[in-house]
Amino acid sequence: MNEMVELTDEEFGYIASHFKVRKFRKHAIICHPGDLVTTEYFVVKGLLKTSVMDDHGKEYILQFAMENWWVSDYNALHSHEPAEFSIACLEDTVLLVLSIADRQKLSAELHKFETFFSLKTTSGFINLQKRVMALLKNDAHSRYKQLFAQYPTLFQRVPKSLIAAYLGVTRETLSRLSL
Amino acid sequence: MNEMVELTDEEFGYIASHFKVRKFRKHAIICHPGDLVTTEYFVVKGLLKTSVMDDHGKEYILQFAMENWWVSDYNALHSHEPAEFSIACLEDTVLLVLSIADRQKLSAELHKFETFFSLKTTSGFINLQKRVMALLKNDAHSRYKQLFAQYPTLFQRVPKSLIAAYLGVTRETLSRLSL
DNA sequence: CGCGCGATTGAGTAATTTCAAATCTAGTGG
DNA sequence: CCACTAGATTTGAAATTACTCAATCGCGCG
Repeated sequence: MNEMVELTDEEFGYIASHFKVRKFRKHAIICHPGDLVTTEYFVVKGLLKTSVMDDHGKEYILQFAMENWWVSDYNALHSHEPAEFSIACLEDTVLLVLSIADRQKLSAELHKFETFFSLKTTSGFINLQKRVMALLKNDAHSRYKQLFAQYPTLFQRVPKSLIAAYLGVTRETLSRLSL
Repeated sequence: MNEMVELTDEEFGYIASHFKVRKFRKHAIICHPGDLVTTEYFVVKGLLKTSVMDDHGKEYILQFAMENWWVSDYNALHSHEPAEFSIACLEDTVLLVLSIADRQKLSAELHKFETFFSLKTTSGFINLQKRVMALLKNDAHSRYKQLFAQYPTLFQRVPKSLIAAYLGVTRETLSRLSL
């Protein structure tokens, strides 16, 4: 946060007091489809996936969340609809938990806090635009290369079948791409 | 804006004074790839597309912008990189123009203004998440039905070939879908 | 009347999926 | 340390889907 909005130690401490630390084991599921969602998470350590399964049990991954990323079912969080996504830990994970109520409280109290979240959402928005364009323009092969170029470490941490579920191809197709 | 953050007349007038009205004819292009982008636009009347062309002249549409929508090349606007997208008017169009400098000024001055933009970006973010999931999970046919259900009027205003460029299929394939 | 744009149709081709089987690998218990 | 197993990856072959390229159709407008 400090990189983006320059907080005093006091402000930082006050903000930090609204976060709770929670630890999860690999395979833990922190959000099930249908859940009421009231919090979002900052990833201190570990790796998560946000995904859904279709009727045939095929999985589609909306997002991986590595260290310093934020994760939640944002539609459920903001619209108060039940969660669509499942969020699962792919490794042992340490999260900071922020409730939507505290987020709104801090946004109202601290202008810089709201600015920070606004910047974070904007950058997420822009990244999703890029993902949409990649899905429209690029074939599986170049989407793979693009993802690898951007997050090389991801490929050492998750099975290829999950990469495929993120890129929108089957694991067999991914396996056949000449990398 | 009033629906989301409740402004006084005075606040509204002050905010409005930072917008300029501009009119464009059908086929006008308000942003070319490579342009420096310093403004975003609110659509009062008309319809625009945000798109790119690949090396073979095939077009891909990131976004349609109808009345009450906002449009810009947001990556270019926020990162100060040259524009990737072209933004063109599909009808005679009336826009309100807001510069990024004025947006930042108003955000700093008026908390409610920043909150409004934050909400707007969040809802754009969530809509893009839905679009990504639709591209991953659904075939062209159900993406078509979904788009039609959400924006039926769009189909009376733009040629089907542009709908195809938005959905990520060729116009021939779209034409063959049993609607 | 004919032009031009958009939409449709047809045929062949390329890419991806499905289903099945084989192979590889890491972690576990003996 | 080794054998075993479950999960992950690769490979094969057939079927499906969407694409490309080309031709045709339909219609509004000058």
